[in-house]
Amino acid sequence: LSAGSLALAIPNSGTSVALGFCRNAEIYREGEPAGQLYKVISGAVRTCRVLIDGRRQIGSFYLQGEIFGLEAEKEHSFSAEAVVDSEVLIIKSPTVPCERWRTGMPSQVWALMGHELKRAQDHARLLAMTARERVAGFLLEMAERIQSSGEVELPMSRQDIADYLGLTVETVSRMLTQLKNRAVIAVPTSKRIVLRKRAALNRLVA
Amino acid sequence: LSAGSLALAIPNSGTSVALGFCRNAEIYREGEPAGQLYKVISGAVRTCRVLIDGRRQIGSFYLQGEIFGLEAEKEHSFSAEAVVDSEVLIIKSPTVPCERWRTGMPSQVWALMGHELKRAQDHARLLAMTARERVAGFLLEMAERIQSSGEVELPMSRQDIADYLGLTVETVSRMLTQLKNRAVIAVPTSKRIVLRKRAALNRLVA
DNA sequence: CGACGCTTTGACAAACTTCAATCCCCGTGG
DNA sequence: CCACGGGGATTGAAGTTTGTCAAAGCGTCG
Repeated sequence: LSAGSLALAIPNSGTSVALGFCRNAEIYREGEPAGQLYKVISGAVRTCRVLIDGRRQIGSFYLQGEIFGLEAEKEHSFSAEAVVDSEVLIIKSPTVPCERWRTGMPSQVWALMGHELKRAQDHARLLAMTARERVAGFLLEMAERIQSSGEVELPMSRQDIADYLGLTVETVSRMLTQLKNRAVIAVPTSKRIVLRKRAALNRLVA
Repeated sequence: LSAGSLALAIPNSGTSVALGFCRNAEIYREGEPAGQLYKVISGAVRTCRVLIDGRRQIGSFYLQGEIFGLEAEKEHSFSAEAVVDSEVLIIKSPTVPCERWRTGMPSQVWALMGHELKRAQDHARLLAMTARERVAGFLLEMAERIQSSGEVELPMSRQDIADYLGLTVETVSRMLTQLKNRAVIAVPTSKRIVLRKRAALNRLVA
């Protein structure tokens, strides 16, 4: 069920290579032909695009163990970049989408597609809320993915979070401060967030 | 490639029934077990969920010829309702997801899943923009789906549009008025929109 | 120590929502 | 045929939220 479990089977059906990317390095670019899958071995990855006027949108974050790079179309619809220094396993699998759309799909890839769909829907749900709710939802999302019992280590910058949530850095910062002042979270260091009252967070995004 | 073309093949692999739903009637409810596909014969359908505080979110609209009801999970993550009096073809296909996740998937269903993913991603993209841009993007999206040369007949109310765009009815109305005053669109009747300067609209969402 | 990058805070401007009133379209009944 | 009524759509004024711009704080690394 978790994205991590998918990875076990897929690499065996093709060849795969591990590569290192340092912070902000580009893994692939929007518009390039798709056809491989990527697994985060360590670090974190973001998928993003920049609009003509310079605004940047982040489609999703991928943490350790998660798989990215699966596309609905033949070309990448986002660029992928390392959020911090990262190791990425590149899965050159003959079972990857574009090559075999017409011949049936292994169940893992189908499940992965389902994950991506759910991710995008949840993202849209977040973006329809207020700033406070978006930030709360983001923290819960990260906590759930890390399987964390109340503490999250965020690999990404405030700017990354802002671009993911469709807000400005300042607003993200202010909302975190608000939640901190209400004792809903604690922020020992800027990238480490302690979820003090998960119920209050859940209430915000319900 | 268009959702419409998918429908030709799928019904043949199972049984199907056409049903009529009048305006606002529920076709299925969030949380119910999924496992069928639905095709809009006439009218229009919206998928939505309501939050605890009463706010409503619309996931997507489905117009004539489009297929909905495909889910990433075993239960419907949205409710589906008729936007206006509609006819819907219910496709009870043995090839539908939940039943055969593990045995491979026909290419049409894969393509459909890809469409849903793209839809959700585009929706998220819209929701990250300003009100003016969201409304412009919405109009372009509808025009593209109808294959219209510059004129759109919107089946849904302003409230529906607002809930889709994460705005209030008033803001949607004001943005339409703005676009009208700038001669970017014309609004002969409240549900009929003429796209006068498509370039200006495209510039807004670029 | 000092410089640089990221984060936070403050003050103000712009965008969006809220609440209330009015308008408009359309169907219904007199 | 026209008056009436009702739901949706628009508009206005005021309030709240979020963005913008500028400055200050904090941490890290040379």
